[in-house]
Amino acid sequence: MTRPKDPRLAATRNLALDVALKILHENGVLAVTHGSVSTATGISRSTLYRHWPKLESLRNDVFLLAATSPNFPPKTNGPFRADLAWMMGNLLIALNETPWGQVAPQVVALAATDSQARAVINDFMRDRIASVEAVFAAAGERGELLESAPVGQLAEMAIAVPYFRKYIAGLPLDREWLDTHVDLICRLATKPAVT
Amino acid sequence: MTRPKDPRLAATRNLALDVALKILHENGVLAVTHGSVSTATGISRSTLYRHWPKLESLRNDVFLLAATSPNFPPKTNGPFRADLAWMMGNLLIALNETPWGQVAPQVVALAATDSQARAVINDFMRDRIASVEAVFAAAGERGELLESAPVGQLAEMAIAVPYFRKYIAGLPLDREWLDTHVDLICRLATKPAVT
DNA sequence: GCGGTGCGATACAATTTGTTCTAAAAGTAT
DNA sequence: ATACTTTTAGAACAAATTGTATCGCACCGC
Repeated sequence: MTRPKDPRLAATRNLALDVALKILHENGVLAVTHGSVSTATGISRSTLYRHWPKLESLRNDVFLLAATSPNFPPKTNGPFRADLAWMMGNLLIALNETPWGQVAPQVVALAATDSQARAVINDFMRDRIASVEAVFAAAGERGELLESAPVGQLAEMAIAVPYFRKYIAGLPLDREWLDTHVDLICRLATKPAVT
Repeated sequence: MTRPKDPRLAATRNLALDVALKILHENGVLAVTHGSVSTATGISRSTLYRHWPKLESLRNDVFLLAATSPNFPPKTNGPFRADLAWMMGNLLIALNETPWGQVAPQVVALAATDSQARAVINDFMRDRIASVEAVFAAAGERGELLESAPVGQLAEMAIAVPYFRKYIAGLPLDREWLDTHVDLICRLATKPAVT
């Protein structure tokens, strides 16, 4: 019943993954190997092979670590524009400044051929979209949104465009652009002010 | 002065890249190696090393080949919804059925570290967005759109969401979904029908 | 202290990646 | 057709990567 829990296991595992994440960030997926992690950490290569018998499993765990970057909880106390701006601001930070932001293209590329990586990303993105949808839902219950607003599609759009701009189109992703983006989403979802 | 231009050079290069593209498509980036291309084409491994001394250069050329997929010209003769649906349908085909669609994540990942690849994608995407913007512009001149419609942002959205769904979120990208997507973009851009 | 377990080190095999050399084949120029 | 140049095929070889197996040692929980 009681787990023995040798602290060395967790220690080497955490150290290895930490350094592996740094390697991934600095030198790309291909640089993440038992050998490189061994020399960078001082952990013996054979020990690393014991923890991750296959290279794929090592990289997968590194991706998981990268993907578990700060997942900001939704802010839903209103008003809608403030909540949405807060969420999207956090997304911008996540893409521009966290390990996940740096590593996302590599993980996405891996997901094209690796079903495990694909599953990790799918879960991750589903959570992100759900967070934004929660913002819409809360605003809807407060009566701030148009009845007809397709909140599911709008939430997806809100997230899709930043990802697209940064990784695919290579367009800038700064505060200034974000403001206009949030404005547009707001205008599409909320009741126009009575004049 | 006159370039000798031995036809064998182009022949082996084209054959190798053609087959390499197929390998990339069927087995992923990692399967594209001098060895695999050699056995698949019958070209000697040493010859392939002569053309591409580094593995990276071989893969890069395959990516560039994949990126030069058919670029559909915009349809702008109206009505707006038909034009937009036609454009987006072509995008869906491009993503689901062409080499580019299969390989895009790999090229995007490469673009994170390779400035040449980055430039290729930037140009490619700029053209795509411009094509959709042309559809909006033509409809605008026919008076089909709202004056206030932010056509630049909407065109970007129209393209961003399919890319996001397919490559990042891992969501389906079928005709049924596309219809609702086109509907939404239309509703945001066009004058509501007078009731 | 004791048994069990993780760790480090080494040795080894198989595959991958890249280089080098030579002879043969194909192309170009005269 | 002949002479010259360039490309190709093939093999041998080196180096790095990937993975396995074994050993003694150090550490952990009890």
